Amino acid sequence: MILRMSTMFLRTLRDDPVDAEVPSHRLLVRAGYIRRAAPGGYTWLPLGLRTLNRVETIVREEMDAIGAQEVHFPAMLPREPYEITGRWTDYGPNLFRLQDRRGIDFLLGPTHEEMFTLLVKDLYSSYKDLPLWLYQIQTKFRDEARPRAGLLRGREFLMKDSYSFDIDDEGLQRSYDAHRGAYLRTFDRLGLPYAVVSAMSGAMGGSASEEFLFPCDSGEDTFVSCASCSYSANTEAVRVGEPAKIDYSNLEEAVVYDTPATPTIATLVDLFNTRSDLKRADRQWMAADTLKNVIVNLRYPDGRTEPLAVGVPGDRDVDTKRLEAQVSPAEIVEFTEADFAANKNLIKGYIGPQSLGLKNSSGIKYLLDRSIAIGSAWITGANAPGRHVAGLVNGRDFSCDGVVDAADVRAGDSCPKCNAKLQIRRGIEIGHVFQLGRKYAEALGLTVLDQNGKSQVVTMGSYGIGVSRAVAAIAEANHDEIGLKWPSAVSPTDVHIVVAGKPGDETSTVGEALALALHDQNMTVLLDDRKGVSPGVKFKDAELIGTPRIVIAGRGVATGVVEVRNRRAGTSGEVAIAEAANHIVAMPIK
RNA sequence: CGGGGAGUGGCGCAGUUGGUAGCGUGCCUGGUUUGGGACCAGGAGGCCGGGGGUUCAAGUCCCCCCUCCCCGACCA
Repeated sequence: MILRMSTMFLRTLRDDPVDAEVPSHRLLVRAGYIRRAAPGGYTWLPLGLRTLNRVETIVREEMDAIGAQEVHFPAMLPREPYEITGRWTDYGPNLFRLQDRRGIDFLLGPTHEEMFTLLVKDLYSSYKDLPLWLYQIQTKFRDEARPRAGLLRGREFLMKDSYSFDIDDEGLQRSYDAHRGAYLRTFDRLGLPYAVVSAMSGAMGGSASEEFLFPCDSGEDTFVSCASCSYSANTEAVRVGEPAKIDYSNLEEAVVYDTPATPTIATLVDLFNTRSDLKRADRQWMAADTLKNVIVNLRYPDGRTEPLAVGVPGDRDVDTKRLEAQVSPAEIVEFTEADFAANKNLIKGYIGPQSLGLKNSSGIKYLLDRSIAIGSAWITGANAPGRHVAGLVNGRDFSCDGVVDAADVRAGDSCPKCNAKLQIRRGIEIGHVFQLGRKYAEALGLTVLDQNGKSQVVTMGSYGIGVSRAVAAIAEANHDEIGLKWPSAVSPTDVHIVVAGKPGDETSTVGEALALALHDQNMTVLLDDRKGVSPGVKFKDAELIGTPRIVIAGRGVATGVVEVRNRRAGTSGEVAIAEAANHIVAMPIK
């Protein structure tokens, strides 16, 4: 295949598009790979589509290699199956809904668990047919609140989703492991660095779940990893151990103090460290000695809201995502001034646990962060303006309606596995594997007969790779200031030949001949045969487009050589024209 | 969902107290150039994001909406 720049549908941009911030977005637009067509939707131009197809092919090959079978569903789906599993409402505003001419509801598929489940139910009914692994590569639709960063978060995107069907938990584990292995191989071939982290299954339901994150500052997910053991997890999935109970039999009674003008933790700690009747003999008071009680609203998919109180150590904030993962499908929304005004029991800045809880005066459900030990003593609000209480003991003076992992996770926190210090990084989710279990099969009635002729609910796994997002992630991982530098496996073409001589001179002949020779050796060639375009422009474009091998037929032709560059390594050298094709084919490219 | 910024030829931008919509780049024609985004001359290309309003007159002033970018989503 020889692609000629003289006729190709391509226009590179000299300037950065102003609305593109992250490098992948900026460069993919500038180099002529994609164009924005709609909010959160992009058109793939010839160069971009070639890279997308190569990524897709690698994903497909690895899925086929483990024995998964490809199918293809419509993107426009009926309401009923999603109604049965509850996701018609659970997905909330993120779901694109539409109606046909008769007013019948449809949706644009955000993911296809229901449809795969029903398809298998339709055709299979025996344990002998399992395990079964099906997948598709398809456009997905999610009405994101805030599409951003080009391909990284769109409302329409290409995804590979696969589903496993097994008769028992051991089978599910095998299916899960097979997919996990395929994902490792896929991302290795794509040239994408990744971290595999424990994740929350969230709205999907189910148990074991891991995410493949591409570590990157512009990523939207935050994850921890342990320096000394293998533990790594999305921060929202970090589960700390239950702290040991503390013996409080020798502790003093709690005392209420007047603490005027201390509506924040900082002012409160300050006051306790300056007033002689409050000072500690052994050390300064710290924010971690206080218990801060945060009120949020839970909003359920049906629109109903209710307040929730969460107690966390005063030096920590409530991590909304982490909390949300545990109250799903409810969302966390702000508890506003108006809400405070409507709840006279809550004295903002001085809320204490004695009034919180379903059985107490506020009637608000009260959850304590898991780190707060039974028997630990706290400085906290006394439910009166300008008053706090000290020495208030969990389990003696107050109780809660349950524990939750709500406090933010920080670098330096202890690893739940080995107690070493945790590091924090950000990443882009490029893959996700889940053990769904029987939630969907049960809801939709997918059963098969076992060896004993008894009906068994099938257990499922679900596995996704963001194909279009992977293109952006690869661009994030492989670029410099002047352009892209694709790994060989996903570059739009294998080699880019620049004809850099005067029109009609020998450079053109040499470039053409070399293109043919490389084509004969099964390489795809991008040939810059544009007339009347100066060499400088062609060099800039070649570097921007970023194929790993760049060949220049220019002034060296007069002495029988071409210049061969390795865009990834940044190296270049001269090669005799006669040897050029073989040399280029044999070039080691990472 | 909240806050901030911004929408003017493909891309990047200017547009003063309201008075014929401009520059660079890209594109077309001709000529000169040809190893790091060349030069000269001549051209084409605009619902000034959309809709209302004020005015003799609106890119400019007022209101509503849409879109894009960034930040936030909690202070007890």
